Amino acid sequence: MATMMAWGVSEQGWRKGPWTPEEDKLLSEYVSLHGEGRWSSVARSAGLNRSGKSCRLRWVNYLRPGLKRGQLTPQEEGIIIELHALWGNKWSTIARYLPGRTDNEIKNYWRTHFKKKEKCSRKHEQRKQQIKQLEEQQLEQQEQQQQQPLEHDMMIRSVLFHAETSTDQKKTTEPQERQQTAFTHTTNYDQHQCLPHHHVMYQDVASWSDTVGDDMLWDGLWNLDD
DNA sequence: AACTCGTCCAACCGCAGGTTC
DNA sequence: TGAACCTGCGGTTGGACGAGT
Repeated sequence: MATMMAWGVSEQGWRKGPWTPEEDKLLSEYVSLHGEGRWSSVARSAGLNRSGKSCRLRWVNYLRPGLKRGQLTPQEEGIIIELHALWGNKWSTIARYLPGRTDNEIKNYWRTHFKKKEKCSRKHEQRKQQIKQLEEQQLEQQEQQQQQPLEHDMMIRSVLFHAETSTDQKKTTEPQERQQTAFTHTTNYDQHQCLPHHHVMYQDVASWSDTVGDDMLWDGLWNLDD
């Protein structure tokens, strides 16, 4: 991949660009012997002509034992969506709740899907325009809608309610407890009958998205971010 | 077959906060 | 106490690759 990239040498003389298998081997051996940390000395002591930062990044994102490779599962996607709604771009924090996944991986995943948001937002704007144009014609209908809120609004409110409650839990619980509640409190929502689909979010986000539509899923979350 | 587009992934950079001396 | 260094985080970049046209 990066073979075509114009990688070279930094001002400090460190090698840059893709890691070779030999470098990986050197780094892995050194860390397994001496442990993580002191990355600057790792770079020197392991015989790697790499910056400490580069060594750390390579270890954390690629060489560290227990890393999962491959696509994120729907469950993991659900957790990411949920935690991002709570904490925003705190990738490292989110990554702690996904064993074997790195912040970089999660960040990359979100970024890929962020583009989806932009598209959805544009669609949403178009919809708003259309709604504006039809506003006068729909006055009577709007009165009806006020009595029976749109499913979309219900969705957003439910997610907001969910986030608020989760945030409260976050304030009062330890990380491990939080992790547990993150998986269990959906049941509470079923009890509240706030969001009939909600448990699906954890089981199969993709299918949920299919059910409610991308716009609905993403628009709701983005509003939450705002 | 060639091109475009979207996604995935690895790696770099700058910054902020922590630690050491 | 403050400067220098280290570490970790979030943002960004850009090549590879597959799917669609």
